[in-house]
Amino acid sequence: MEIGSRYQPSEIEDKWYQHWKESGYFYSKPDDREPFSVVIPPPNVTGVLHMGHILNNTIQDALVRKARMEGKNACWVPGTDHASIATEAKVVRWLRDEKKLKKGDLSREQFMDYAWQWTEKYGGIILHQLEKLGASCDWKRTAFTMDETRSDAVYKVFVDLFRKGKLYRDYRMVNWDPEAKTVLSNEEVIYGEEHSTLYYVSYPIEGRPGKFITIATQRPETIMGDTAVAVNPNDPKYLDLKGCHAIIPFVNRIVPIIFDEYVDPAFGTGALKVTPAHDMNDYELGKKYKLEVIDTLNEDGTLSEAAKFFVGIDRFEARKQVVEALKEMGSLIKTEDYKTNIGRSERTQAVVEPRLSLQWFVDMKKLSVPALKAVMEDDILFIPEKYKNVYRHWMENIRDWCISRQLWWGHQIPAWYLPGSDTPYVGESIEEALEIAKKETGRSNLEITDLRRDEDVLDTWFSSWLWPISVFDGFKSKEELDYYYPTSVLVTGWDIIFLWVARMIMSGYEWQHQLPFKTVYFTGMVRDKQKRKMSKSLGNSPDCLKLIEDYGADAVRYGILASSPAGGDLLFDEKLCEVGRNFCNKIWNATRLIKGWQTHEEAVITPVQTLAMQSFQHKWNKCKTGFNEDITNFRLSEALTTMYSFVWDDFCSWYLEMIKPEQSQAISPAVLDQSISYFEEILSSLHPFLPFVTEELWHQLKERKLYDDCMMSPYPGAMNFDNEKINSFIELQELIRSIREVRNKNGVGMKEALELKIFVADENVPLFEDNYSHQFVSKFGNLSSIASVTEEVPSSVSFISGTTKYFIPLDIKIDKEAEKSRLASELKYAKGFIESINKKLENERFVQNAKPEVIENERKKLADGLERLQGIQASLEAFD
RNA sequence: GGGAGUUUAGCUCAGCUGGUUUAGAGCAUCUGCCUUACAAGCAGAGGGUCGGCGGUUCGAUCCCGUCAACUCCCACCA
Repeated sequence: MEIGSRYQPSEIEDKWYQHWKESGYFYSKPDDREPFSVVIPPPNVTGVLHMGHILNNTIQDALVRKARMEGKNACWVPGTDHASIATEAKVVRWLRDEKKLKKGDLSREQFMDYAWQWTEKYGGIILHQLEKLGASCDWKRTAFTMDETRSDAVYKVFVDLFRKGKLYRDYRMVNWDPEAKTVLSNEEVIYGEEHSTLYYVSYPIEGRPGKFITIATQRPETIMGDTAVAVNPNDPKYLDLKGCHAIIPFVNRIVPIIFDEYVDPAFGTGALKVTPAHDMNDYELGKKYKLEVIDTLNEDGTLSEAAKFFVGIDRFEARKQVVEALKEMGSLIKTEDYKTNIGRSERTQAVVEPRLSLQWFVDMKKLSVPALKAVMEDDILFIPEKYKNVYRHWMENIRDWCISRQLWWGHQIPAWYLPGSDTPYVGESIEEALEIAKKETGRSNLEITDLRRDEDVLDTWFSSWLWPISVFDGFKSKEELDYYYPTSVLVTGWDIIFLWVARMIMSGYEWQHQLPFKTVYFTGMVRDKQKRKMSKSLGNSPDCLKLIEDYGADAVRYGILASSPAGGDLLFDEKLCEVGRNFCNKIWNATRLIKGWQTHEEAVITPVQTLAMQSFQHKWNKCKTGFNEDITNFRLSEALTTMYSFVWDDFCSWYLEMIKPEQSQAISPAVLDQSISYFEEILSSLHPFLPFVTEELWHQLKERKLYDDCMMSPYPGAMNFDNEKINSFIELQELIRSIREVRNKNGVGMKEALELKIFVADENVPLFEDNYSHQFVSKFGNLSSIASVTEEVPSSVSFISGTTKYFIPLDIKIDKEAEKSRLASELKYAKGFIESINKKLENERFVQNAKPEVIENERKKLADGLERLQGIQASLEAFD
């Protein structure tokens, strides 16, 4: 088949993906091979592919493909996450816009029907997008956190925790999202510095007309909920107020002035209003002094009846109005600009309210013990290691996990109550709960209809934390779990280390008594060139599908892999996709070159071809050894870069150029076969990174039987090599480079086909070792003769390569001054070099303490340096 | 307030736990080439006191201390 000079990814990608799928390569079931299992970090069912997904799925795919090629039983389980808050919000919007329905007008069952409809219609798009990227997932295993198997696991685990006493329901100060109207866990609140105003408000003192105490607050709209004013007992300003009461504006509530060390006398006025219902710290103070808790906010963030004033007005509007009113009353003393950290909901961006409410919590203390140990003792390897610290800090200060959410989309909590009671009866089914209720209450006549189910659903992460177990149906059957669990490696962003990673480790030990994965590879966050996090709102996230369309999936994979090692943030630049595309094109054209060669049995093997094959073997073995080690150590960008330069420079620029037959000449079949088998190995080694182009070229390169695919070819492993051979070849390359530089500098391009003579001041160089080297340098330097000399050659340009001096007589005027100053600077360098080594060698302590091979090497460096120095000096003298 | 990280060429980063010619790559720049695989290319070149200072060491980009700048995480003083 004729192929063009440009690689066209769009023409081949779908073809190969389909082929792989049909071949069944992606599918896995337990057998006697070594397993290599990974789970996908489940993207939101609402999600579309973004750069973060591309990053971590490319890494996973590369690891999985390599394992598969190494003969392991590779199993990559894909799936999606139901993402309760995000999805519910989308469904609500969809109902409003498309169906003209409000959530409030629907029953729970109706709403869930619609939500499933939505999920089936729009959900899981992201999984199809992953196919475009080439992800070799076992699609038959596709899981969803709300499918039957995963839901069963969730209920089982909830019941189990409850029975073990590790789950409880209680009133707590929680983070409330007034927009989603649900509680959030601490990890779902994102703090950021924001501008705010500090209002100074004076409260009258009861029974002492004209006497006031001024407090500072950011949140005047909560004044109606104040039940005390607090000052520091050591603050001289307020000593006279001991035993006094203050009067709260608007509501005229008379509240105590309490004296507590907690108050910082230096902040604001040193006096603090205490609102136990709307501030974590105030709540603690309230408990200590038995203050009344007056909740003045509704669940949607408007002021409640309890506030008595501004009822029904949104908290931020109420703030403005309260401030206006205070001003009119003359109670607003002053305002100050103020910077503070404000917590916002991760999903809705709404400012989070501290709120007292009845919720379900997991007692995390005990769960964290084995999970912390596993990571600190490297049973689970964190890459990069620095996240061990982050993890330890969180684990050691772990707080209970609030798992209930006031939403409908999710797993409804399997707890039931009797009328007028808050005592939960927990079971995997209502029947089970009923039996428990009967037993505990002693009321054997209870009916199912007496039970009322908990309205709330569970935090999405309560299903995600079971993922490595539940994707193998591990809570029901051990068959697959025993084989695939623990999984081999988890690749994910560090931003969900607490939300997901830590909790998976805890659940792994709780239910499997074992780690869920052996290694965690944390990727960085993908940022744009200006270091901004990529986000929809900034519009700085490239359209991933368009990127794949424009450059090809392999190029995008290359671009994202090449841009950063693990852990740190990576600045994504589309330019790197271009580099990747060019690389694909390079190997594409290398294939065209090889395919164009005609073989002939009689064709001679040239000395240069022999040298090429001999030296290449060692260089390739060294390269393989290097990148295999890199991949094993998760240095993927390093591995890819190593391969990139090897393929481009060593293979294309040197090897193929050396093998390439002269114009219209045939090539020996032995040479061609050898070259093709090198190329095949190169394609195999690149396959995990660039699956599509390698598969296509694998088939371009020669006729193949069905299922003889690059994807299933053995992965080239580490091999022995002879460094001496490699180095002597490099010396020849250096010499050629120097000759070309001379040509370039003196305007004697290669193009003129001008053959040059070269004289060598030393016969003991690789150049004279054998005919191969001689021919090689001749050909690549375009030389007519090579001869040795013992004296300076007049009218020539000289240079030193290695430690040997070379002369090239040139038929042009040589700029003597320029040449002299060039030599002078070389002289200076050589002298400095020698001096630095001399300093070491003259130092007795160095000679005594350094390793013998280090000293040996320094001696060689010195000898080489001196030889070069001599050459330079001779040239300089020749000028005089 | 507690903790972590970063600082190497114009840009983005390697340098894998101290010695491999007084530092490497890609991109960008410069020079010369449309040479029959590839201009998405070929052949070359220039460019760095390895953030500052001090210490350990025979020897420091690498280890320790300190200062500076930036980044992030945790906690949440109204």
